[in-house]
Amino acid sequence: MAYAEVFTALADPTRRHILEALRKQPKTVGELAEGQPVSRPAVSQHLKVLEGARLVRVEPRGNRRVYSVRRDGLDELRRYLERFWSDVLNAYSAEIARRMKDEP
Amino acid sequence: MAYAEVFTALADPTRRHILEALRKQPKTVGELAEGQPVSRPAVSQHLKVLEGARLVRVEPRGNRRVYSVRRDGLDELRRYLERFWSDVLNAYSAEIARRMKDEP
DNA sequence: ACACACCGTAAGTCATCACTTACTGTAAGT
DNA sequence: ACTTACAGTAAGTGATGACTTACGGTGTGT
Repeated sequence: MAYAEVFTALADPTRRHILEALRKQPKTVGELAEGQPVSRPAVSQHLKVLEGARLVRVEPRGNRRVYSVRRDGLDELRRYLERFWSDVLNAYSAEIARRMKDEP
Repeated sequence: MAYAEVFTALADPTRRHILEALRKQPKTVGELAEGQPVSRPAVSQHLKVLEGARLVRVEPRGNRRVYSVRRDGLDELRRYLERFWSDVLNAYSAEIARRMKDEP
């Protein structure tokens, strides 16, 4: 159930903003905090959640810590959505078939 | 920014369970509440959120209210994910191209 | 060695939210 | 008409979570 953490992570607007800031290129915590209306520690805490959801990865580079987007979390989420949606469609077509059988 | 409400809606486990219960076929509020570990009013409140996120629709059928899955919310979310992901890929390939130019 | 910069963690606060019980409204059955 | 069933709303409560300031720890440069 890894998708649960992904949903939780992406439910917060600030975390989405941080993730969107990483879309273009990797950034340090300081750089990320600069673009956000919250304090640097807050950004650190959000990054921890995003990392737990496998949406970002860290690479210590000397003094700094460089964060970048990671694919795994989004893939997890996409798989969940596709599974869910195919279930919906299957149930739908099964319902249609049942009705056509009842009223030909 | 309709996807924001979708993320918020799907962040809660109980709401996901309710939505998954609707996957197979439409159900009334009472039927939904029976399958959940929370009270019926709680389910009603969750359904309100899901409806606001365009993930479910209601159809009053006499005394009952029949809820069913609606496509719009999930589509919104999928569009957001694809847009985000294509941005990531574009940035990535641009980075590759830049490096190949610097070090042929 | 010392000062400074970067960043994670601790502790506390305030708002939000998921849940409960109680109540109200409306349709169905007798 | 009266009762019963279904479901949304109100109000209150407890927990979670997003934020702040303060602090500590590690690496850089002089």
